[in-house]
Amino acid sequence: MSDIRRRANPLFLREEELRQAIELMFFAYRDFTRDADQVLESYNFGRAHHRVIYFVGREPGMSVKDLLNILSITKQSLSRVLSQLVDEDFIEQRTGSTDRRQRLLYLTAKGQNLEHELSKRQSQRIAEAYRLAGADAVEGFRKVLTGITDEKERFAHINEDSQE
Amino acid sequence: MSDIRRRANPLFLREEELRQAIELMFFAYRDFTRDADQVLESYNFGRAHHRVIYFVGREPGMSVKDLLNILSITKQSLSRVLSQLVDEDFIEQRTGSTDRRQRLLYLTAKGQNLEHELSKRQSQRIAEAYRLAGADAVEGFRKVLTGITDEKERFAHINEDSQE
DNA sequence: ATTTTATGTCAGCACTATTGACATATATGC
DNA sequence: GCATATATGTCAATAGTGCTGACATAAAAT
Repeated sequence: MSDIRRRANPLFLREEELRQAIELMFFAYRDFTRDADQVLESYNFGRAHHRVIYFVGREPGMSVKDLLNILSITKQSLSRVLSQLVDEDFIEQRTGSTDRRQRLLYLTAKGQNLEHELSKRQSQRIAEAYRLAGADAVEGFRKVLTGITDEKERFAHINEDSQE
Repeated sequence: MSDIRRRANPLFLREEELRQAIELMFFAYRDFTRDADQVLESYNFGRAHHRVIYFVGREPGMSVKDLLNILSITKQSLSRVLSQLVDEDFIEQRTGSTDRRQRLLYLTAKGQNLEHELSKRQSQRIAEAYRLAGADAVEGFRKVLTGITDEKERFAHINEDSQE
């Protein structure tokens, strides 16, 4: 029955298609984050901790300011999470050498272990999805997700390489 | 420099590729939900309200149980959100005819308006990303996101029809 | 010397989610 | 009909993440 409607009415198809995309985003993201959530639980951490661990791991020596920009949250929101991670020795802060106001962030060995543990499951999930979908699909996935992302954000995770 | 590493070391490519995917998921989802968040703010609602509005709109007459299953949250979590939506006349509850224990959920006219308002922006964002990426890319996007989603969930938004 | 920036901290509030406990109405199995 | 299971609701306590506002300090920049 929906097939008939679809053939007869391209607007219906379009609506269904977009609706499906919205749901895919919801379910995929939820399941994707669930992997890491389970690991985090055992450390009494949440997603915010994960994001800090992740981004500091990707770019060791980033300043608090950089981190706030990339996370799009306020310093007060970051404060608790970062303090916990520093107190519990997952992250180390070093005073900046050129600008001594800065606290540059680094993962400790403990922090790196956690980073790997968290990434492992998510990477496996993605790798499996990539493998099943094939190379062309992967390219499409990237194109569409990039298109969904605001332009400003698109730089955040591409820039560093291009400076080398 | 990273290009050389990539060519020389397939493992590096793979890691970078997966890392990029993880970040794409993070940024795309964040920007994607930001659209609706802005609308919700003016109603003093949060994302939980959005999800309820969305799923009830997709399947009018669903039971509270169905909704809990699809959202994967507890009834206590849903309680406040649903009560607010009912109190403020966005959602109507009707006693089930076959099972009078059930409270079947429907959007009121007001609820439908909000649903459209919320979906509009997200749909536009997706439609634009689809348009830019092209049909093949869209197919790849769907394949990969479906692969990322847990199998169980893949049924959740397909199943109900098959019971009728 | 003054202003701006990077960072931190305290306090209070909101939203979403959890678990546990208990209650009510209704359906179902025996 | 009675016992049990199910669908729903509610109260209470707790956790995680985010916000704004206010205030403070050190260091850089002008």
